Amino acid sequence: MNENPSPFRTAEQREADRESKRLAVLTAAARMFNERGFHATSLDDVAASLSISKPTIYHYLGNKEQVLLGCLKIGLTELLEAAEAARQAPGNSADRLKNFLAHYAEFNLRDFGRCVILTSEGDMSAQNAALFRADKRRIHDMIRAMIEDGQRDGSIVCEDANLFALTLAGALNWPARWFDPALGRDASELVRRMIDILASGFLPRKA
Amino acid sequence: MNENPSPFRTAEQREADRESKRLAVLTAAARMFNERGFHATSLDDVAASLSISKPTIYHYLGNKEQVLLGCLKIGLTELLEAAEAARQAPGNSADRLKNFLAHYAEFNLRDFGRCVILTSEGDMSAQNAALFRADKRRIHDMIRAMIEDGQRDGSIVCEDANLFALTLAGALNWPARWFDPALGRDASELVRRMIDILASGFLPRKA
DNA sequence: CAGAAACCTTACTCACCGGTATATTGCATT
DNA sequence: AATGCAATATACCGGTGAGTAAGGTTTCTG
Repeated sequence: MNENPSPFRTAEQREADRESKRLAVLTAAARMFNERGFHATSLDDVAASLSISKPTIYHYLGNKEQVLLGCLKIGLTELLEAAEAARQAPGNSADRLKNFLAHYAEFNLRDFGRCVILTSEGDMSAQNAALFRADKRRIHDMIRAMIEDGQRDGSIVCEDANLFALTLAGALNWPARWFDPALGRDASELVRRMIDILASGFLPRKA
Repeated sequence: MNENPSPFRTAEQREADRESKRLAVLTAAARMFNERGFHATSLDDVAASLSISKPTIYHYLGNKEQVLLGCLKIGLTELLEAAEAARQAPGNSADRLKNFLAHYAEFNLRDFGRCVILTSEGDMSAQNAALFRADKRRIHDMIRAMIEDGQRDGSIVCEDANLFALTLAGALNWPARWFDPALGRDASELVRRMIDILASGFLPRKA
């Protein structure tokens, strides 16, 4: 709204500028990685989709792996923060879990979330794979902790919280493979219904 | 047990020989595709793992895409036959579904099943992608049909059989991403417990 | 205004990989 | 024996893609 009267940008503006360009590169890259796979996507393709040249990407990000890691960082950070927040949300454990799962599953259908889901550890160095695995593990552990809370307060029934967490996450990860936002399907509606399915199972309930 | 007294092989033996070599190539390829991804696996790698040379692979299979399609063919055929068989198995619909899902999920942890799960349509020509999609669709439709049978005979409760099928398959596909048979975990035990989880949900049942 | 730093391009190198040409060996059929 | 095909290898071609070198232009800083 308020126009900047001077054509000269401040240091902060320049920094923000740079950051927004970096983010644009990462977003474009994440989309193409998700669409065609990491190995099948060349940085020339990514550059072309932004009408820039490949060395420009190298100006903002050191190499192809850094591009991938940048995408993952954004996705994992969001997920970890959401999981942190979910643990101290109101309601019983089952409600907290369901709310978090909805957030988790919806995010998995967006650019950076999808990238976290679709990337496999073989696409990066062994060191970074270990870090990636560790972050995914933290998310898994937080889901498991919510389930265990539910077992204690009686709002969740299950035998093996660990396997349960794996099963839930698997079911909610899979749409990242097939969901196409362009088809107009409503993502939040979709995940809500999937979570209800997972909550209830398919065997008849007497009650 | 009965040794062939002659060093000369019959035409059938030679044909069987050829077929077993073709299968060996496909198995080695499937393993490496699953491990490192289709694009990240070179035919030189596959050849080296069998101590043969790349042209030998071309002797048995026309090109890299044919190698992939050969793996998928084996996997999809097995899955389609299993689904066919499951529909006319004894028991109520819920039991039939659970039995099939167990078969499905276990197969997804073996070389060719995993390959079906992990392959994405972008890895092949548009034509073959359409055929691949059609076969996966047939499997999905058969799962959905089993669920609808269950809705009719009352052994399965759900609102949306289509989404339900997607959710179940997703949950049971995901282990293909992380399961490591070398870790000694028992696959059939694992899938049995996952299916129980999916059958019951996590909300408490009064009964 | 002068020099430095940031930004971005064109043009290149190098390695890898899918695919092929061609040679060799050896069994099979006539 | 002659011919031919199956099965394999070595050596090569051409394309592609990650990453770099070098330079030009704009923007900041002293």
